[in-house]
Amino acid sequence: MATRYDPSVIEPKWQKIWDEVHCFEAEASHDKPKFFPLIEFPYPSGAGLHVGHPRSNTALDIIARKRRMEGYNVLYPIGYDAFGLPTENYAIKTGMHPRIVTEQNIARFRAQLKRLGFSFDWSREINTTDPSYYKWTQWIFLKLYEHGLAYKAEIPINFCTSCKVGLANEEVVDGVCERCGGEVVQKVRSQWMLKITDYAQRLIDDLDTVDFIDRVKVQQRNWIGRSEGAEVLFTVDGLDKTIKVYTTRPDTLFGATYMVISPEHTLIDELCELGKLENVDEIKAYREAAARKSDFERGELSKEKTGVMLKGIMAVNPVNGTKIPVFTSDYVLMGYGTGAIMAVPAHDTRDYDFAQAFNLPIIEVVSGGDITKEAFTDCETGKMVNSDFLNGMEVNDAKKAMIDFLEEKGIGKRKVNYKLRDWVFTRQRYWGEPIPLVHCEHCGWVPLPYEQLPLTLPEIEDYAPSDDGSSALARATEWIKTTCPKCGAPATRETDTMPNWAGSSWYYLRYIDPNNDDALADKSEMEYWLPVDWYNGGMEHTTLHLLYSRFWHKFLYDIGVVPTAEPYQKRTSHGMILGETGEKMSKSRGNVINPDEIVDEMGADAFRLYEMFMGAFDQPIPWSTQGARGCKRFLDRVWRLQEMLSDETGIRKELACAVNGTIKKVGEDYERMKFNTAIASMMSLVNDIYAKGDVTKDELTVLLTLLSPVAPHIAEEMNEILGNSEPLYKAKWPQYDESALVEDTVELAVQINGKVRARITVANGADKETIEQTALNNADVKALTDGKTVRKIIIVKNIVNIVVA
RNA sequence: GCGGGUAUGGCGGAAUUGGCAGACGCGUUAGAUUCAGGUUCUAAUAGUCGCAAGGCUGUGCAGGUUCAAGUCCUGUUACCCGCACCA
Repeated sequence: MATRYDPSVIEPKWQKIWDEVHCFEAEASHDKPKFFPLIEFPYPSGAGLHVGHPRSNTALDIIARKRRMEGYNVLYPIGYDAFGLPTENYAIKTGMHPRIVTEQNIARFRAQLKRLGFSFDWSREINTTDPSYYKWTQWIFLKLYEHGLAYKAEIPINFCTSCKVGLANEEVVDGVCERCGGEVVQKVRSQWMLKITDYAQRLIDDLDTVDFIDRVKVQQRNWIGRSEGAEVLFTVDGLDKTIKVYTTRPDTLFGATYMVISPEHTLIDELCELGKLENVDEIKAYREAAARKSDFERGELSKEKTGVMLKGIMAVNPVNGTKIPVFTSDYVLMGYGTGAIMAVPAHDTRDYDFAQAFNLPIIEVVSGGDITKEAFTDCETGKMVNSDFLNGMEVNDAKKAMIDFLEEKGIGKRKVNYKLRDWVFTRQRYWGEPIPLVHCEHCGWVPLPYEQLPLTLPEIEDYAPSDDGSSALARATEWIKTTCPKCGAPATRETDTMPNWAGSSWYYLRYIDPNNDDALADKSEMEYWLPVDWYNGGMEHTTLHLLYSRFWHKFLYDIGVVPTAEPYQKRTSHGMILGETGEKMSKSRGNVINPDEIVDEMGADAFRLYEMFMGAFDQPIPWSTQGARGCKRFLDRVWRLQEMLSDETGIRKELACAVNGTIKKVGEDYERMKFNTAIASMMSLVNDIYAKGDVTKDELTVLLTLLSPVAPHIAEEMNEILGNSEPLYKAKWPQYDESALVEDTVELAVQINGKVRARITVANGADKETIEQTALNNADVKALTDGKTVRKIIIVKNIVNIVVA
């Protein structure tokens, strides 16, 4: 009677229906409770969708579909994060306009995503490269500029010699460019910077107000890298100069036996000018050598400490007046703290190594270790020694006492430091948002008036950056020439563009009101929809993207644009899908699975089902096409349930426990993202039905409803064939009957001294006495307890443990 | 080095507060159905001893707590991810 299960027919059929009836679009009305799930919008690369995208998308599609059935107004949006290097590089190679490349890639992604049947609200699709979108990216940048959070700085940047582009620290991996693997060198360039450091403390504190999985919070905190300590002023002996250091160990100040300043430290220049240095040539040579090294190389050489003494000067330890030498060494970084340290070799491993190499004194000020062997860095067990008024104190008390002392004397103060650095916000690239500022000889940097946004990219022929490292825009002479919005004099435009992180830092806001031309989103809409209720994405974006977008959101909150302090209420992460042999999927390994091929072979439903069934959602997991076929087989089994329809109706007693138990299990497991066990329980129910031999329409409808968030097409089709009046996209999520979960009788395992020896069946709710007697009268139990003393009988759950001796 | 994670059959993985280890699926084996099978159905499938009934051993490793430990405690090993001279 029933036709064969053919996903290639029913999947396009239902996708068309869903499109036509607009059933997955968010409702304009604010009457219902809202639910706003979010997945990281894809970068539309030329390679097309990979199997990682559907993992995240399906997971939240399941939640979104379930929420709709539970009566929520759901906004599950999709868009494309389309500015950036891969597209531009492809455009340079082929001569195609990056816009065309982007359009083609988006068309491919859209088609692939639609084939998988996600319940996105396609009416709100966004694209970061659309001028009507980046108008608001530029608007936010101007607001940041207006509030002093965007500034230009001459700073050494990481420069990829291959991409010819400045990279943020986070884009340099293992000393090479994250994208192309090219060599990265230091280059000084004038860059736009965003003062994310102003928000460091709030970015830490507000993690307490959101529901992010722990490891994400930990990573955010580590990245921000807060430390508490003190700033201490050392003087240069005989000169009116000071060296400010930052230390987390002010307690060890009496143990400082030398100082080290970074090779880039300005004190070197000042001392040169004063003619105080006896070995200027040596120092300058060292400085130049350090400049040639990248941060990575400086880190690589961590074993061997190098440096040069600043001959001719001595520093003075402010707490005891001791004169100590000053060195410059590249193990002290200009970018952290003050670029200068007091060295306490007895209690810092790096200082210890350096002191050993340069034969410098090592003075113990915290007892408890053996400083002839290694630095003693433990703060918990040691006691202060050789430290005047600190002697005998615990380390942590000594820290406080020393800071109080420094503040009292005016030679230092309490200080909190962060590893987080300001965000390098410019790229010397064509395919990014133009920075809407002009440079005027008279007025300096002047922002474009808001009404002139968007500042669109000019049409040019060649998108490659120039060899000097400036963007292709630097050659768009007509576009560059403009007039100063302030004084009307001739002025030039900024030719750098924004980094890829810009558009993705606020995209969730645009989904709320994607076509608004007067604001990035309407206020009352934001009040209804914000914050994002559930954000899922990869672990690779849990530091940078998440931090950047939280920063922007907080800024927008501060200036009254958004109504919440945090953008995302809940953040989860899916594990990466690895190749069949457990290695990372990559083009070079040739182990990439193309979703299209899987859908061609077994359909979108089986593909979705497998991606959710393959293993724990948050763990990395190898792909198995064979495993996917198993999921297709399960759907075949579900399809054939149509041939087993019974004339009876309702949920029959024999299946009541299984059916209601599955409703409970599936509902709970979806919420906890335990998709694998939810699906396992549905498989079990199907096995139960097969064992029974028939199924009622009502029983099958429950199963289809539970299955529909994962495998929506087959569920809808079978629901229709069953003759149910409403399609599943209008259905209610089933409720379970608690009383049906209780069986009449229960089987108990009887243990003797903790080992299972027998099984007994008793009436559900039987009293202790009855259970004990039943157990003791069991033949197997009797045989084993005969002649022994029963010490104790413990009855817990489904276990009876008889302790005998 | 620091931070985080993981360890269970041939494989992916299950296992509320400690309570029957191996659910569910893959693979494999046997049988049935089929002209055929990359179909379907039935059965078996941790190891080991045994003809069998049944016994013993088993959750990286070594101890411990408990009537009872994959789960808790102490120590230890391996692998994965992130950060890395952050003073």
